[in-house]
Amino acid sequence: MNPETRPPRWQRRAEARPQEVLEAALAVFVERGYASARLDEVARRAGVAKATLYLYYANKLELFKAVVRHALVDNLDEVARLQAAAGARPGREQLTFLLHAFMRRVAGSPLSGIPKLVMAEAGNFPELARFYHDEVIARGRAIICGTLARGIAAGEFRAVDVDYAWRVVIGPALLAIIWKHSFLAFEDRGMDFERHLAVHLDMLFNGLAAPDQKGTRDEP
Amino acid sequence: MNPETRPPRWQRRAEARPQEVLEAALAVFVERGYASARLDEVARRAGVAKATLYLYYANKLELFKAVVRHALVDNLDEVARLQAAAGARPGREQLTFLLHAFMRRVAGSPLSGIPKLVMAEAGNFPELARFYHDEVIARGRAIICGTLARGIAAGEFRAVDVDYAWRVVIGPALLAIIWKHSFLAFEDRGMDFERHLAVHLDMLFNGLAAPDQKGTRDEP
Amino acid sequence: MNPETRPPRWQRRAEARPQEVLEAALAVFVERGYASARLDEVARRAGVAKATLYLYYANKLELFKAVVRHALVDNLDEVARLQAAAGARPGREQLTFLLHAFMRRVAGSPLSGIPKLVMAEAGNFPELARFYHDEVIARGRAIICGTLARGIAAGEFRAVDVDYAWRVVIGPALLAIIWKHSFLAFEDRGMDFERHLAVHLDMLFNGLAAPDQKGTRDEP
Amino acid sequence: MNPETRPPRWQRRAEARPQEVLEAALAVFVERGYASARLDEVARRAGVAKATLYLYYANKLELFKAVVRHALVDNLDEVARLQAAAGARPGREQLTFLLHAFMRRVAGSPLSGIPKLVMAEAGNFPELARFYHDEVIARGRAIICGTLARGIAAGEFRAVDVDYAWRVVIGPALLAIIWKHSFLAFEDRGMDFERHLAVHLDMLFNGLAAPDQKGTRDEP
DNA sequence: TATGAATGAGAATTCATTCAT
DNA sequence: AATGAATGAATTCTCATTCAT
Repeated sequence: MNPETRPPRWQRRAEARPQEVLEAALAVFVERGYASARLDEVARRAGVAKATLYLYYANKLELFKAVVRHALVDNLDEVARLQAAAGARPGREQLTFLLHAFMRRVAGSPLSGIPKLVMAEAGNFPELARFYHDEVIARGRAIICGTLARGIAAGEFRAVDVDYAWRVVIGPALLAIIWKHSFLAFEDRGMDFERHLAVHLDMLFNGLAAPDQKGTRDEP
Repeated sequence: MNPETRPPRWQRRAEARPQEVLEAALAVFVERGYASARLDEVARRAGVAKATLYLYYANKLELFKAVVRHALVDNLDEVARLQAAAGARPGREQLTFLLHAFMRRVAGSPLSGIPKLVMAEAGNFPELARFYHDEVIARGRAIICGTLARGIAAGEFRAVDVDYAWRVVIGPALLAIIWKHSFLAFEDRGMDFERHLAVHLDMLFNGLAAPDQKGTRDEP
Repeated sequence: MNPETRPPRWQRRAEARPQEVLEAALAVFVERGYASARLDEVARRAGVAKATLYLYYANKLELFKAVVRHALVDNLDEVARLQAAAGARPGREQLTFLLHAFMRRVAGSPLSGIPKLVMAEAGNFPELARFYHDEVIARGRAIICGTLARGIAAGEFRAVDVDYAWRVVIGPALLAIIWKHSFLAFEDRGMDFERHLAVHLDMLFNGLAAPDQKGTRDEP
Repeated sequence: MNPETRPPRWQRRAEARPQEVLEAALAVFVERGYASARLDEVARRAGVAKATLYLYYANKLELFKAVVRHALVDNLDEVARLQAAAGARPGREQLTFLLHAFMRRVAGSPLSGIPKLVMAEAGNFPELARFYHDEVIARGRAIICGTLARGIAAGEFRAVDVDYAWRVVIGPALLAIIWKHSFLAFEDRGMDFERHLAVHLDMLFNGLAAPDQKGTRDEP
């Protein structure tokens, strides 16, 4: 009866809403995949009614695109930051720095949802995949390849085939992202990102072979 | 009128059916993703009625499990058996054998869709993810870890932390699968799986660091 | 900053608003029908916010009623004008005049929307239909019947059954209204209202039968 | 518990179903209008589940088209066939036959709801209106125009402008349909379709003008 | 008075699953 | 064993209506 006791049914939050919706949607899309993501749940997590989503995004696909676009910006920013930071260091130190940064700022943050999402949905959304490939992957690749090339030039690294080596370098780090979003919950012992990175770096630089085994090449 | 002259509308092929269904289902699941895969289409491709699927598999999830089991578990077991039978020397030879087998039998075949698929749908179907984790990942992990452990015991490999090293070993190979299904179409120069594996193995065993740089650890 | 220099975002036009809303609503109801008419569109065409409609009309149904009531007045006025003008003329000239006036002032004007709307929605709104029947149709019918009766009395018209003939007289003219609002857009050659009326009048007075065929009655 | 006491959840009625659905749908569409018609109710009246409708018709619009096609196109074809088979003399006899058939088979049957319905929804569903125009109106028009043309050629009819005369011919018959669905309930004396048709035919052939008035043309 | 923002109550449509044959 | 037919339980999207400003 007393209107004071009844909380308002909703608040006007026109500026904040779209942002909140995007964040909720990112989480749901990452967890569920595009097809299985329920707009009901997006709305619930964003704290709005389902119909409210349609005030800002025309339909599920548009919402999805907006999520990716928005999150891509963050990924791009991160890449740019890595690029700048990578600048002037020599090969090994620089590569260590890059992988550290990637693990901490991408794999270990909500940003990791985007690579996972794009990888998962690339087959269904080629346009999205192309954009991600051209804008994010190409830049990341350039950074890694540049670092490798400089390291080789400086005599720090062996003369590997850079065009393929870059995927070997980033592979275990991307696997960490996939693990985080897919299977971590089922691991008995969890997974320590720091430890994973340490082992990765050690093996990356020093190889698996015992010292006296080095030099036995696998290629003719 | 005469039932003898009229060919039967369907053949009894109880033995062949499940196999055909599994193949159709694999294709559809890989193309569409689990959630978007239509049993209608699986049935159509298998050349049976939708209801017939239920004679062999209790529901969609069970069908998916059967697909995975058929496609990967059997393969993994086979790989383990082959590896044992090959009489390869522990360590480098075994690991090379293993990764070759993986790249040829999984990454380079239609089966490669399965890991990508599971990764994409894991958040949505924990039961599915758990099944995959327990049945496929656990076995693959056991095989790799065993190989690593034997290599270390034999003095061929350095004493890395096997519990983490196994992901570093398989990471680049899994990345090849992801690339194949997500971004390969957008690469200018394509991607040669053989070359990828060669570089991977070289780096895996010998490390990136130039020989005179070895021993410089990244961790204190 | 100075509120004086900033023009108000909206004008207070309390008197004009309802009128504008009614006109917009009429157009939308005629185009879409009651059920499919969107209040969003009514508001847009009226240049107000959707919520503003509720300041004047309690809900969609009340708005609809108001539209019809308001537009009926114009229809009634028109009928009254026809009635007065029809006054003293003999049958044929008078009927020609009436149909001319109807085609020009109703069929050929926005007023035509109301008959179309009422015909379309009569089944769903019996109250509306009754009102229209009693107030508009009954008067129009009286005018036509009176004209026919006078024409017969004057020996200009044959002694047709006036109670049925009036619908035959007005039928083609109403069909023109229906055509205008329903199918005209799909006619290759369009439809010339003047020509339609001319043919109508010719056939109405002179009949279709060739002169030497006249007298062959269709009724025993 | 006793399976005998539990009635089967449904029957297989593959041949009868579509027909039953069409009849239920016709009734609902006519009563409610296209937009307000609920597929729920169509299903309920047809005695099937809502999803069953989609076994036979892809969506609401297709169901509606099927209703119209079934209800009218078949009838028109029948009319045309009857007309041809009747071996009536060109001109008056044929046209009389035609209008009789229309009044009996369309205006006097549940089919009469369709023209009224299409007219009401034409603005909202241009595709629907175009379909109706092309499939129904065009055929009806062709039949009438052909009959008129043959009558003129045979010297039974005056040389009217057939492109406009056809609407004058059918106008009063269509008005009967509209009356039936809109205002008949409010007429004191009801409306006798037979009488309406008789007066219509009489006026159509012989005109309203008294015999000695004939020849006074309304057009220069 | 006017409105942008928000929502609840549906509606059409889809699809894994089940039934009767 | 096999299937065509049927359905119930979602899920996306719409829109008249209401609220807070």
